[in-house]
Amino acid sequence: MAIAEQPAAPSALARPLTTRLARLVPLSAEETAALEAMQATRRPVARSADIVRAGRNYDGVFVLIEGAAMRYRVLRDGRRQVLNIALPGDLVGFPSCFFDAALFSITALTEAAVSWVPFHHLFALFRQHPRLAAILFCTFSYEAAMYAERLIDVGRRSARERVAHFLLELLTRLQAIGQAGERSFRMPLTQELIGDALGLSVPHVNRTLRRLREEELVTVDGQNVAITDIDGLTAVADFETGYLSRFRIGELLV
Amino acid sequence: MAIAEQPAAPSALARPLTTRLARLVPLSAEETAALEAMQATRRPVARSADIVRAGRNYDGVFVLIEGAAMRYRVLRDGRRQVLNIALPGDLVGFPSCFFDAALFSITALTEAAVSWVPFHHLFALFRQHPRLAAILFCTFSYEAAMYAERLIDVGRRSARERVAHFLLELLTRLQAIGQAGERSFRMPLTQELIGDALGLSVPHVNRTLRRLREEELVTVDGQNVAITDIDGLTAVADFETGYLSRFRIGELLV
DNA sequence: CGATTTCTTGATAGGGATCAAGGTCTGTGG
DNA sequence: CCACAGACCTTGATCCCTATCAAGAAATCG
Repeated sequence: MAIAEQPAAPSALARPLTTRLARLVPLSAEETAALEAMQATRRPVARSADIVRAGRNYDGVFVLIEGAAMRYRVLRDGRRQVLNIALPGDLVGFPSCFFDAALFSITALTEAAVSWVPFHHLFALFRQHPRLAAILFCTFSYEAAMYAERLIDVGRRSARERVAHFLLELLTRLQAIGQAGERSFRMPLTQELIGDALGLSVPHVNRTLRRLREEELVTVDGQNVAITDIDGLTAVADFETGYLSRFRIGELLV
Repeated sequence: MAIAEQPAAPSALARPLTTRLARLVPLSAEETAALEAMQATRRPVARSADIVRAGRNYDGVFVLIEGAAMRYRVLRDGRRQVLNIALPGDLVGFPSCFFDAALFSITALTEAAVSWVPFHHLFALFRQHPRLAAILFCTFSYEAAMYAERLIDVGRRSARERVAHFLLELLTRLQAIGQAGERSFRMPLTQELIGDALGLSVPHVNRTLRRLREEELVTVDGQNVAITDIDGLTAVADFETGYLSRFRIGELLV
């Protein structure tokens, strides 16, 4: 497990957590510095390598710096549920790492890089920068809202609605970190994983995507996904436009 | 909306949040006092009255003091998904209240009482008691783990497994706050709501419960639920015994 | 004690799983 | 540069779990 860690290159892309939070609230120089410190180390992770392995014990969390990752659980008989997709700037290892034995595994979906943040460091940050603590706290609202939405997907929406919703959510999230165009993005998941995220079988994901394609709502070419008719797809998905952006942290923290 | 608020009676039951956190980590006198202050006001809520209404704007959250509540979303066509069940000591209004317009509604399932905690108060607490902030932070791990489990339920488990898992989770949570016996508890939900929580129809919840009864795994008498065969039901549910209790906060905060 | 709720059970239908098999793409080694 | 293996995608046929529709029983409540 001894893996080389090099100091990070001091570019904007190299500190996605800072970028993400700064977009929500103006940060002081000290706060920025504290966040940078959290992203100072860099550990490369190969595609489909585990970042966190269920059952192990961790003394900290990770910040995903680049690439994508998924948190999931495999049941005894092999069924798998993907719980969420982490993108650059996300804290991964939450909540897994807060338990004696990590509850879930986290695996890189692409070549990726993470920063290691030991708990004592995280909690020191809470002590020294309570405002950052509050911001991080609020950030979890955002994440919790996505879980809720996924739960609604899987519990009460049809396959068609689920897939539509999933595509729009990914588009929105990728746009927020500058990794998607106006209407298109690169899908980091295979159809198998989409199925495991949405509680569907592979053939059914495939058929559902085909149907959406035939209705000219989306275009799929390899990993490239383009939403041909955003309004149409939004209607199908019952997607709350921008539910992910209607945040009030700024107002709350003044 | 102007509702009388009286000072709380100074009993142990009256401050379930304090009790819950104190069980995780020893609290200092100041920390205890700060928590008490969060639970100082009391607002009664009638059964099936809304505590938070989707679409409105709130400047704080609530602590559920007594009773039970649910967070849910209703889709345009009437389908409903129950997102979680709040029990005494839980913060309700998270994440709903952090958005401009609350994302979800929260309704009392029983006669209930809540305390109002304005954001400025919550964030002042973060400033003055960073350790409490860290504890609350960790507490959300616990909640996040339950969401994940619910997602696995709905995405990848059969109706039988879902219901079994749900019963065991409720038992565990109610025991943790001293509101359940060794193997029995009072179910705060109707079968309709169980269905809406687990993504099942009412008739199917009913049939599934009947089957579990016939197999002598559970006993149901009105609202009283008893788990006749805990090991059996645990096997059916693939329930990680005590996944809700294997927490490490104590160790982390020293 | 009448009126809602809530629970229960049956009959039918459909959405999506499962099983199966072929096609395509990508990378790798000869 | 080609052949091959493995991963991934695609499509079809069949089946089953669970939804839906329907209607009556029980319980709860004003």
